[in-house]
Amino acid sequence: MAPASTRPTSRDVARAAGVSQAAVSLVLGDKWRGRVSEATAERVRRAAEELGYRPNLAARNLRLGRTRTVLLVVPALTTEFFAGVYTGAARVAADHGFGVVLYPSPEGVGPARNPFASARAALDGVIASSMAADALTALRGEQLPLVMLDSDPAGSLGAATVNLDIADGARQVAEHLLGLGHRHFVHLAADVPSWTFEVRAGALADRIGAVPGTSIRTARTPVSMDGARAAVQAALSDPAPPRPTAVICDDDTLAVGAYKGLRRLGLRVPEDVSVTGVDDLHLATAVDPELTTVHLDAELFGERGMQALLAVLEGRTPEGGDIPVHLVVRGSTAPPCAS
Amino acid sequence: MAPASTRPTSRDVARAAGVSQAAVSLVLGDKWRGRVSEATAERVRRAAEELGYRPNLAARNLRLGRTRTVLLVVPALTTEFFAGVYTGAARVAADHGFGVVLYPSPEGVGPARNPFASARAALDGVIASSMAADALTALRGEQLPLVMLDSDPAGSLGAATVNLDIADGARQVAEHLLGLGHRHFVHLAADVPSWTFEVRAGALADRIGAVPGTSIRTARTPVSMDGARAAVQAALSDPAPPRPTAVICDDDTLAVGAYKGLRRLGLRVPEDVSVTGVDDLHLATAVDPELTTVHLDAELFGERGMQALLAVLEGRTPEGGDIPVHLVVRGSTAPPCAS
DNA sequence: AGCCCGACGTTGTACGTATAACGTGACCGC
DNA sequence: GCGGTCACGTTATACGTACAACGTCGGGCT
Repeated sequence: MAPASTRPTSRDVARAAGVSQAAVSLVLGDKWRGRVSEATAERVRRAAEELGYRPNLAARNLRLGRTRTVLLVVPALTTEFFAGVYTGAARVAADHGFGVVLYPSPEGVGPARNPFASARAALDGVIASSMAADALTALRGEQLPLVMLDSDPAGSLGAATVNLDIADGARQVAEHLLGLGHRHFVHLAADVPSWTFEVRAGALADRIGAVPGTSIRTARTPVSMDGARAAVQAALSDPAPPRPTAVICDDDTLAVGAYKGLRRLGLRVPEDVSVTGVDDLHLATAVDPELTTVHLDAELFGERGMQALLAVLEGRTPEGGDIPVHLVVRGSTAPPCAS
Repeated sequence: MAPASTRPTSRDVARAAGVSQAAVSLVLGDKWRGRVSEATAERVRRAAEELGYRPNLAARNLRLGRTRTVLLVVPALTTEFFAGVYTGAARVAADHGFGVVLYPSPEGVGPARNPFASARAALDGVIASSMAADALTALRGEQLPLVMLDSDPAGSLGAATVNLDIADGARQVAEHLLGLGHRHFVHLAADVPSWTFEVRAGALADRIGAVPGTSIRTARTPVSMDGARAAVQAALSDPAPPRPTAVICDDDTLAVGAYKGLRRLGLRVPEDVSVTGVDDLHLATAVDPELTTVHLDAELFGERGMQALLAVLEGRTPEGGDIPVHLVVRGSTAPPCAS
């Protein structure tokens, strides 16, 4: 018995099967047709099985000069949304023999750690959410193929982008609420710098501003349920007419915060005030009334991101086109009561 | 100008700085004290900076025979809970110069993919949730240091385990509800085989069974909000006395499903029926009334898991002891009404 | 007989890094 | 003036793999 403290290598397998290391590599790499007899191949496979041989990935990666591993940078993992993005990306990756490593950029203020220090795996490319802003600086300098999620195509300096059709989502929300008869709105806006949020604000302003006699005021809030609650309480208790009858929120979590704020003000949803969100998380159907929200297909988002990266890696041009989104109408929106 | 299509290596840096490759390695590896002059070291650092040199991790891993990378196997990432576990584990890992790679075992029935095919990074060890049952079989055969999360210590065949004190959580729930005056319970139980759920069921039966005149019936449900809704509707519409006044759920998502089921039956929470959950997700404070639930510290769970793995890697014995949990009493529990 | 060719493997090498082992002057003490 | 020590590097090697290039041997063709 050997020390066995270390894992068997292809050379150990070779010795056990009575062949050379190269033969082992050929057989296990499925490149042996016409070069090794079936009998020998079988002997090699048997030996590998018995020794419990696993190829050393570090060595393989070094030899091949590629790792088939990709990094996904997201703002935080605690959100259902980015979990979905990961799932989609990982699925496509697996179909192509790739793996996905995750770098959730640390929440809160703290100094941004280097994603590549954390993801010690050697990488072939990177997919990054534009929301993980602090991690993005670290991406400069790395000369890696890069795909950006939800990022300004003009500002991404050549990196491929995959975007949700955020503007269209905003238009659908505006359309829906205007159609119900609403004229005065609060936009509960996430107070983080992001192209996505700018696009949404712009689209809302455009669509609603096109209708005479409307108003829209913006309430900024930190991205938390409690922050949203407070912001909505503040915005709705402003006595200056006209009183808003609908709160358009930048995501579902904020919308649920809005529920709470409205409840404290003694306002009912949707009778007194309609509320909309964006994301369509599980949360949206957990609350009462269920939330009217823009459904984003997070997994498709991840899939498209990975496909784009694969395209870049293969020297192809990723296909463009924003990912469509659609409004899901539930119980949180209704015509404004005549008051 | 070289082709530049490939990334610079330490040898390129050496050439640029007019030193040997070894010197580069020493300087950048911070092992140069007393071996290289400050001036030369600075020249090397400068050259590395200018060329944008990044060490090839595959080569480093091969050379060092270790990767400082660890795999975290979880049942699914779409849950806030395991996102928290990851965050905690990654934090501790980073503090020790380790990285964490994630393997979310695919949801639903599909054939279990091999986690190690997906996580192509070379690994030093594995942390696995016992809930990712289908992936566990793949762990056998790999001779990797292993830590199991929430797993029967007796059944783990020597692998280290880190567990939440599930039984104590169940006792706290029972205590609380009994104290309020409840005597007849429904246990809304996740219908997946898991040691965790067995422990909880056992603890509930023990604690409640110790009080005379009590009853507890088990309603099994798939792990989904809608499944829970249906199961609760079925269980509570059973006319056979005694009518249960409290629903104890295996997690928060199920509890919210229970809310919906009760609402459809025209029963109010908590006036007619009390409801409790487990996990204390954001969801718990998003619903109305807010949910009384057992708070699990997911991040601490992840941290302890990683610490245990580090201990194993260093040949130490991981410290034992379950992670304490505590009941958070909110609006979903109240004394039963006298009817 | 001489030649070639296919079947079956083997030898050798490179990937990029970390580090053990080995110079090589210069300077110092005696 | 000679051994010794220090400061400053360099040379050489190994990690485990994949694959290009090179045998070797027996048989069939001319």
